[in-house]
Amino acid sequence: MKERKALDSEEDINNLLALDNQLCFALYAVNRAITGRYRPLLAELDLTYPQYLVMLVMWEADRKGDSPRVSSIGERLRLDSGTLTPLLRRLEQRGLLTRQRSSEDERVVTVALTDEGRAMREKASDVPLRLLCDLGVGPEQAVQLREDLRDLLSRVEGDR
Amino acid sequence: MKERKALDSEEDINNLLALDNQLCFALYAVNRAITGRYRPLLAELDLTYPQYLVMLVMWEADRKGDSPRVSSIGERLRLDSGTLTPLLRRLEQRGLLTRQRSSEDERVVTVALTDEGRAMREKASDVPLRLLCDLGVGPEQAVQLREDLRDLLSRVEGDR
DNA sequence: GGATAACATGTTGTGCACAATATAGTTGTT
DNA sequence: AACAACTATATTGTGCACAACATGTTATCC
Repeated sequence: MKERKALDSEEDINNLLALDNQLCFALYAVNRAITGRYRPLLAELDLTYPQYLVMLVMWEADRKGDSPRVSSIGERLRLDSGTLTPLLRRLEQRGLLTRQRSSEDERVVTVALTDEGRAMREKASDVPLRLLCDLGVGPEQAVQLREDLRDLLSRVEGDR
Repeated sequence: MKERKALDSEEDINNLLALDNQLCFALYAVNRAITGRYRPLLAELDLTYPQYLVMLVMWEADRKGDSPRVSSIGERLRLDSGTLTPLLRRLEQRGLLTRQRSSEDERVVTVALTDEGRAMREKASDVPLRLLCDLGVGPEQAVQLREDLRDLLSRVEGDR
């Protein structure tokens, strides 16, 4: 038999590494699994999940008559220009939106939907329901989890 | 005033798109926020988060005297060879582990820790606690959320 | 009004994530 | 033995994600 004390602290480390694995890894794995579930639905629109998120922001802004700047989109989605610039460029090349540098402030690039981008909104409107059905998660459970995640997000982002 | 009916269905679509945004987007955003929290801690070990996950699996296997094959690691982390092969190659180049093709079955590549890789475990042992403190999440809350996420994961992965 | 700081976006480089395909080895059937 | 089916890993290509740096712009302080 081994010593009791040394074994315990070893076990503690094992448990911590395992717990940690399961807490943050669960998040990591679920996130990839869910974007995997989106993939076939979004493939019908020829969009990736991050592209879909950008389109959601754009549809929302467009309804208010806004043409958001790149930084606004980044703020909303917590993505930086290194991610957004090439992503927006691809959507622009496909004719879903336009990017235009402001004449007032040359640093600013405003993004606007084209008619084609606006039209895609209808084709995308059934994605959320189809996904929720696909997941087999009840609405109240979904809301609860979303609240927990939002709470966690504010904690994680809170004190920098 | 606009028609009641048309406005309602428009609002429904808006709500769905917004709810969807918030549920799955919350997961997406929290995941990135948390790996961002890991980043400075893991930078001390010169590891990325996926590399850290692989090392966790390796430390766990090593304790049992195992030298897992690439596919076992991938199964555990839900990652495929396109992700793991270059990642493992980088860890091998740094001398943390070895990759060896099995002589019994030449298709199989087994991965084993080096002494250096084994030694890193101690330096990494305080990462989980430091992260939990950093997040400001209580243990019982963490356990609850982990359970919810594991439940969700089994749902999402369940029926393919 | 000229240095300087703060700002908005873009560029470059590294490292995942994953689909599609390739390669090579193994097993089973005839 | 020959061949097909299957398996394990590697390779290639596209698209994020983010850090570090570059470029040009505006504002501010003196």
